[in-house]
Amino acid sequence: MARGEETRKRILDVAQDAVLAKGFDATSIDEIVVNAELTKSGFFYHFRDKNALALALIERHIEVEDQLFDDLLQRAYELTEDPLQRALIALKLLAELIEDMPNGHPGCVVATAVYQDRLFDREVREANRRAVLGWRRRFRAMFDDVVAVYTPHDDVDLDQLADMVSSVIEGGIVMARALAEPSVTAQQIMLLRSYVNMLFSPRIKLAEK
Amino acid sequence: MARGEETRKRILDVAQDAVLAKGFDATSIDEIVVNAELTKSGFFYHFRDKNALALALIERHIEVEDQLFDDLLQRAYELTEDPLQRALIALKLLAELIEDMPNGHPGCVVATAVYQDRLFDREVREANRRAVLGWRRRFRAMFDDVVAVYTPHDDVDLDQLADMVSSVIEGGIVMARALAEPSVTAQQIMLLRSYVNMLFSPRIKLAEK
DNA sequence: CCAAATCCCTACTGCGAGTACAGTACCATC
DNA sequence: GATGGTACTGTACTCGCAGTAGGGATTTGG
Repeated sequence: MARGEETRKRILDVAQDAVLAKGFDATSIDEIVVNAELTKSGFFYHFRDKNALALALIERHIEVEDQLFDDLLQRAYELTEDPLQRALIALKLLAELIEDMPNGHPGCVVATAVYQDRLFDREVREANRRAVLGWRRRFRAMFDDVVAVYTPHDDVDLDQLADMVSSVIEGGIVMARALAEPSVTAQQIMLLRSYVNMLFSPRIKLAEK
Repeated sequence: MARGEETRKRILDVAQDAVLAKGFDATSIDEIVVNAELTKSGFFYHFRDKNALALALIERHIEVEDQLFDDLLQRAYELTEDPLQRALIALKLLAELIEDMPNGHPGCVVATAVYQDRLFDREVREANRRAVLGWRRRFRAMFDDVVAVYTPHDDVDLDQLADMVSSVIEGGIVMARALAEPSVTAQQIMLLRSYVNMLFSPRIKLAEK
């Protein structure tokens, strides 16, 4: 790794720790440069402004998260051949993953950006949008596989269902933080799993109302 | 209304408009006092600091939102006697309510506070927590009525299910903003409605897998 | 009429983002 | 071994915003 590349990474690492612990606003550049052991000028050499730092953090975070999702789906695929079971396993794994995070999920960066519109510019919002669309695509594919074999018992749009995974995660994070009960997020995911199960699991027929 | 009371309300009104439009951080006190037609000293006479303003805004917002939920549940109760139908109608009304909001839900204040921990102190977080617990209690009561008549087809915790309403709303708002697709929130609520329906609607029995 | 309550006015501190710009250390290339 | 690019350091600013300090004015209720 080139010298500059290394410093840039050091800045991002230091910044990420601080941001996850205290929020983006609360993290000052002065503080970052102290911990990253360089000067303010050095910081601005690498990042045009705080926006550029946010963008880099988000992009890096999205990459990591995408990899995480991929691994998770990959594992679910290895564990069974049944597409519904794969989906259910994936959701279970997801819940466990989030459950295991020490003080709850560190707070999805996407949501952080969403709720601080002023701070971030078009580029950041675009990166955000792409990330969410990526999740949609991923989970949509998972559900596509399911409907190829199982008939849903309700007329749901698969894109919307795929979005529900992200939606429940994001909402679960907000709830967990608001309630100061870290386990809430995983619980909510398990409820979504219950829905998916109920939606696709075969049964004889509905009773008349 | 006393004179001071009136000024205080004027400040809150002006601040609320600005905050919903641009976010809390982006709204400066200088700007508020100009639009509210008073001086900085006048502002600080009414609010100790910006935190106190946030607290007042949140408390007022929670009151309005609680009233909204009450009205909504009240209407659902008037429309039918069946507790499941009441729940389904309530969720449908909720989706419509959010759908009708011009540029999507103005962004739930609770979530805003959650994602800017630095800014807000213990009091604000406590108010937040109380609000969320209030929603839980409300929707929990709704589902309690349902299980008194209908047997759920999956072993779900009713508090968690009640939380799912809030969770899906909050997550839906995040998704709507991230995707710049305001309709997403209402769609997600309708998916939750589909789950509730599927969870409680009577049917003959599940087929064996 | 008097004393709170409700402001106004001016001036100031302190912090953080960002700018300007000159100078430096190191490394590769010709 | 001179040249030039990359990656910084150091100093010294500006500007916007939160919050403070303190005196003065006005309005209102008892």
